[in-house]
Amino acid sequence: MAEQKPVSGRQSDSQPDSRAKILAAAKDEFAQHGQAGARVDRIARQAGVNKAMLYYHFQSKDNLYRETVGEIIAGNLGKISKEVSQKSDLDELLNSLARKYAEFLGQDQMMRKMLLQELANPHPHVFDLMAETIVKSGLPNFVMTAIEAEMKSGLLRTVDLKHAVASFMAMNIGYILMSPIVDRVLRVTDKEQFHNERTEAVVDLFLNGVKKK
Amino acid sequence: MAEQKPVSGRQSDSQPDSRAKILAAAKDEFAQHGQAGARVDRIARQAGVNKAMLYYHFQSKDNLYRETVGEIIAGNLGKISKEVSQKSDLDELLNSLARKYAEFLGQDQMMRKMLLQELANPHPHVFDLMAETIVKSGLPNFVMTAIEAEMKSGLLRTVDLKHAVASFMAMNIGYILMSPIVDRVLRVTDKEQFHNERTEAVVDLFLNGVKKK
Amino acid sequence: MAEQKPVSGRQSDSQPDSRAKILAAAKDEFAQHGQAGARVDRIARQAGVNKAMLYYHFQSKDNLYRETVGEIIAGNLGKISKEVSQKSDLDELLNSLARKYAEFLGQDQMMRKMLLQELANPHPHVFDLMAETIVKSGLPNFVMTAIEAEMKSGLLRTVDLKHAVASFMAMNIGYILMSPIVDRVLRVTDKEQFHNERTEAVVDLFLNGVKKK
Amino acid sequence: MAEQKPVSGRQSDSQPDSRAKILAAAKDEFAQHGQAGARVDRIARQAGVNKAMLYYHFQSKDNLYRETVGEIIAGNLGKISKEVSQKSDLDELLNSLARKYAEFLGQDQMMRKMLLQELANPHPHVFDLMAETIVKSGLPNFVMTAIEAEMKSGLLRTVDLKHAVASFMAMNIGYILMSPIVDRVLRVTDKEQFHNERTEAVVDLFLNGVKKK
DNA sequence: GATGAATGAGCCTTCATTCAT
DNA sequence: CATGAATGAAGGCTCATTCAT
Repeated sequence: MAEQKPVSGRQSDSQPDSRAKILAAAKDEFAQHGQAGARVDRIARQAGVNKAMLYYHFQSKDNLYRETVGEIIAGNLGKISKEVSQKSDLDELLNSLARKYAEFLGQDQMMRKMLLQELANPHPHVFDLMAETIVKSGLPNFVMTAIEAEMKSGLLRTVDLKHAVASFMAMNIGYILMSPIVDRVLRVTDKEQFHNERTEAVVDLFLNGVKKK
Repeated sequence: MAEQKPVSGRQSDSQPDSRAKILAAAKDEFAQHGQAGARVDRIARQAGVNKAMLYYHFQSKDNLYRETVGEIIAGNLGKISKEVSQKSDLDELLNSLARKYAEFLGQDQMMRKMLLQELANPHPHVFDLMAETIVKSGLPNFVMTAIEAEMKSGLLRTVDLKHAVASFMAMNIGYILMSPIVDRVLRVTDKEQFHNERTEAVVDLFLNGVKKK
Repeated sequence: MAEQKPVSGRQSDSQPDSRAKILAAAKDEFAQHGQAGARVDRIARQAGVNKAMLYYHFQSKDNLYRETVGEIIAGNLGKISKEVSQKSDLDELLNSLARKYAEFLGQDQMMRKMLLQELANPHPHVFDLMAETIVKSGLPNFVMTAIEAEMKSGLLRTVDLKHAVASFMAMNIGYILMSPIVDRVLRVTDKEQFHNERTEAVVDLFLNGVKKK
Repeated sequence: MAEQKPVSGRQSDSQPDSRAKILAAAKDEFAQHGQAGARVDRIARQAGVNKAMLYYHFQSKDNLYRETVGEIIAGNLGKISKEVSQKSDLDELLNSLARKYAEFLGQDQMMRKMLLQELANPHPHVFDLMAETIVKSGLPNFVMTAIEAEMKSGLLRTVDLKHAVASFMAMNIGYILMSPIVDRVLRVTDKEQFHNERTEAVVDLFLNGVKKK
């Protein structure tokens, strides 16, 4: 009992306060094991706090999950819209967007895993939050508007706007979600390179797909 | 892994169900709750058998999961390749393929959910099985070959074959996986109609994307 | 693992089956500690079964409590009515009844404690059961009828029947419930003797109290 | 027991409440849930103070319980004796006493519940306090003396004094403790009226029971 | 006096798994 | 093949209590 834990004995002020530490640990645990597979003990241990502390700050495992996902989504999704929304050229816009998607989902496996899990077993609350955040970011609308404009000015073929945007999202995000299996099936040897080329390939296919001949 | 199970080669004839009933129940349970969230009790109860029976046929929850996924994949994926592989025209081939994907993943939520779960938390064994099955089906290769042929004959632009196929899969499968959120973000009101139009829209975009002007 | 526990290794047939053993252990535990203070671990250990077994037979601590109380009440209360209901003489009836009450509550501290606890923190379900069982036993009515008869025949004063019966119950049962403190306050030195005299003293006071002068 | 608590002799004046508020909250909580079922958090919250404050004033849950019970008993029991001890007539004395009992236990469910709980699971310390307080109040002795006097003067039959007093207490206090179930079994419809009549009915039965014919 | 944050121990409950029959 | 009963090992959550400020 009372084995000296190396670091802090009731930390004075340094650490980013235990609430944040729990959240960080929860992010890892939930991403790795899913909501059902996650273990409260592991989260607490990895956060370096007592298990009861976790229930002091969050009230249940379920609530911790929701707060964790909320944090992740709000944190990451916000970044995209800002940087993208100032492009005027469609080509540039799509490129910028595709790169952001890759960055957003590729850099941090957590985000990708949580997205997959929510798609598999949606939590209404979490789902609402995700959808709302994306819509608020203005991105889908922004892209649709840009395409529509060029369509009206006669540069593009007449295509269904929603299907077009859905396809663009799927080629980017959908691919990333599926990449482990797609890459394998297609015998992609140098994954890194393939992922780097991807942005360009997608935008190229898409633009040619919608442009007039 | 893959230890030779001594006994039954899918037992002879007496109680033809039991094993099958368990598998069916397991399919539902795993799809709804994921591997970690699934409960052996529920599977047994829903299958109408004793829990011990389940352990008699399958040896552990983990093994039951693997067999369940295997069954699903083998069962569903096999169907696609047969019907598709006899198309000669690229247009026809892609249409046929797109329709199969939709059918394959859309009709039965189970398949979609299991795929998402495996993508989120891959089991090497399951993953191997899926990839192997897809490759064996010959489909990706078949498509790549068909595109390559038309590319050589000068009908299509020069594009990276793997990226093209990846995009096609993503527009179809990736979209389906993400559809709950994509549909919502794009304010798709009549989902059924949208999904029905999808095949055509995808093939249209893709073909225009690769064709020469 | 698998430390040899002295007694039975999955008992064959002897013990009165674990359900009954749990119930017996629960009776002791709940009586000694109350519902809140009772510990499931202790009950299981004292019953010589695994904790999970307890949840297999009963579904929760709360339910175990209810079943335990039900068992006790049904078991004990039933005995009284049978033996009492055949007395014709009022004197004899009251004596017989008083003796049964003492026996019922005195012999088994469990019953007394559970009654006190239910009086302090009633569970609707348990309360219903107790009341119903008592009423069904026919005793209160039986006594009231007997008193009423003698009242009409002019042997007794005119008194309120319900108050009379309430007083009789209180002098018997109420005293037993309160005895630890009453005995102490009254400086009763030989408790056993006092309790033995009690029946007679109560019937004497009661009969004189209702008789005509 | 009764370790000298170093600090406050019921602190001077500054925050006169805090301690009192905790005691009030504790009274409710303990009465409603019993000692084991009571929750320190709830007491603190309902008292509007921090949990640590509670430990500052009282040193443990157990001690808080003891102080709470002590407070209640001392507070309530004291009142009875004063007002009763000046009656000279036995009839008047018993009536006055019966009314006090009803008031003492009936008005405030807390007292009734705590008494029941202590009877079910006695705490030596609390029990001592209760008994001592009652004895000190002089009441039992007072009643015994009054009865004895009338007995000697030939007005009453010769009965055992202790049994007589025990019966009187039981008819009053014992009835109140058991009233929820007694009333129900006897099909008492207007409880309030019944309780109001009770005093008279009890004294009447008792006096007739002890008087000479 | 007063507080928010922290903790160890324990509590009720559940789960995958096994055994005797 | 089939079952009811049994179990060890957690798993999530709570509780009385304490510490730094």
